[in-house]
Amino acid sequence: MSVQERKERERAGRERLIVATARELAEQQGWDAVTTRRLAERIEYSQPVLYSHFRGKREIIGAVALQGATEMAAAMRAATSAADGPRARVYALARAYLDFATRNPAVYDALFQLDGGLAYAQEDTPEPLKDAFAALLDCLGEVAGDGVAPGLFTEVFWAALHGVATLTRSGRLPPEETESRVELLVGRLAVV
Amino acid sequence: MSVQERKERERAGRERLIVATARELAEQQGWDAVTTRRLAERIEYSQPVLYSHFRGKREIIGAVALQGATEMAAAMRAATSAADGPRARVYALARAYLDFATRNPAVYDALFQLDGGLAYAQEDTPEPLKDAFAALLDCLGEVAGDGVAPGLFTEVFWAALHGVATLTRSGRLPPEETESRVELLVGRLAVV
DNA sequence: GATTCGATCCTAGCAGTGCTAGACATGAGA
DNA sequence: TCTCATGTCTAGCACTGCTAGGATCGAATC
Repeated sequence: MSVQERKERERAGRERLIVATARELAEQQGWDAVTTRRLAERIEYSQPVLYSHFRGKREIIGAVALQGATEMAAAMRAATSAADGPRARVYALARAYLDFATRNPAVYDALFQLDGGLAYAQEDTPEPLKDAFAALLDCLGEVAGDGVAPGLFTEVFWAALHGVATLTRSGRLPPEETESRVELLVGRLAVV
Repeated sequence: MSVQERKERERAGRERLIVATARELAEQQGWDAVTTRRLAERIEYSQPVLYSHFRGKREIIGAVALQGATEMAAAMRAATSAADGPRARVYALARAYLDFATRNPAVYDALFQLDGGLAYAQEDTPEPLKDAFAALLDCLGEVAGDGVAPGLFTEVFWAALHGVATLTRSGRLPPEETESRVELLVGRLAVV
């Protein structure tokens, strides 16, 4: 059985290599540059090997998205746990969110702009995505205010952050005033 | 000179046809289906004709975006002018915005998601885009509150609407509660 | 140790994409 | 009527995601 186990290990390792390489290439040159040929060349295998791991390019994007969701959730939890009081936590959360989007634009795209074939906001939503939303919810639920469902409040706050992140990165909002926007957003939306 | 004038008229007409056809095709089957071949076939000309009007597909997307910006600005102005009081106007604006995004998803994408080669938030920003932002500003400037720059407030409110619009349409937010989200957004952000 | 045979991988190719060079026709002005 | 510029099309380039089918390699059997 050890032969088969070794093969499975190698296979799993190659799959990680594919995801890591796709992510790296996407961060370096954008998702448009992530073609199956270039990706295959970088991992030093032929194109069809990719298809023995993933159904297609979409699933590769999805795999990067799941990896990113886990990291993003961790980043947000780390940021909020280091802050004192609900308001400070919300600030830390918002900054961590936008910071992650700025530092990992390709991963952010895989998560929230591209089609990675993942289910969102449903029962069969993958655990990493649920956990990332939970990280938002844990912090934002504190400041939803009376009579407002924490889930709904989280969705709205998240949507606002997402809007700021995407419009800024696509050059539709000048990046200089991001800090002021966050202050306005937190100041008005959060109830302390 | 009348011959030349006639030719220019015909040329302008054909350009309108290209833009209208691209928009129609995009609304029917999505922007991925708008290929230069299909577009050329629909307007009953060969592909290179497209390139005598536009530098490439990107510019065609940009042309659709400009057309859409004009319509969107008009829709928002019509909605706000029919409402009484600042708060009612903001509600009407938000609903008109999301309504436009829902009814014209391809145009909305051309405006705010795809790259149409247009300059945003700059001096050389095309007039229709400036006007659409002005339509937002005219309404939202009323409820920015003391000490908050109307421009900044408008950007933040716009970003929130954009987030709700895009996350909902890509299936990342359940569409049922859009109305509650708008109420929360207006209730907390607008100062009356 | 030789031989089968299945898993694994690669070469080559399909139908499609955006875009363009160069041949061709058409019609306005001399 | 002839010339020639303008406008249009055919054909092709280099690329895309994806796949069929042949070659190869190594594990298990005799």
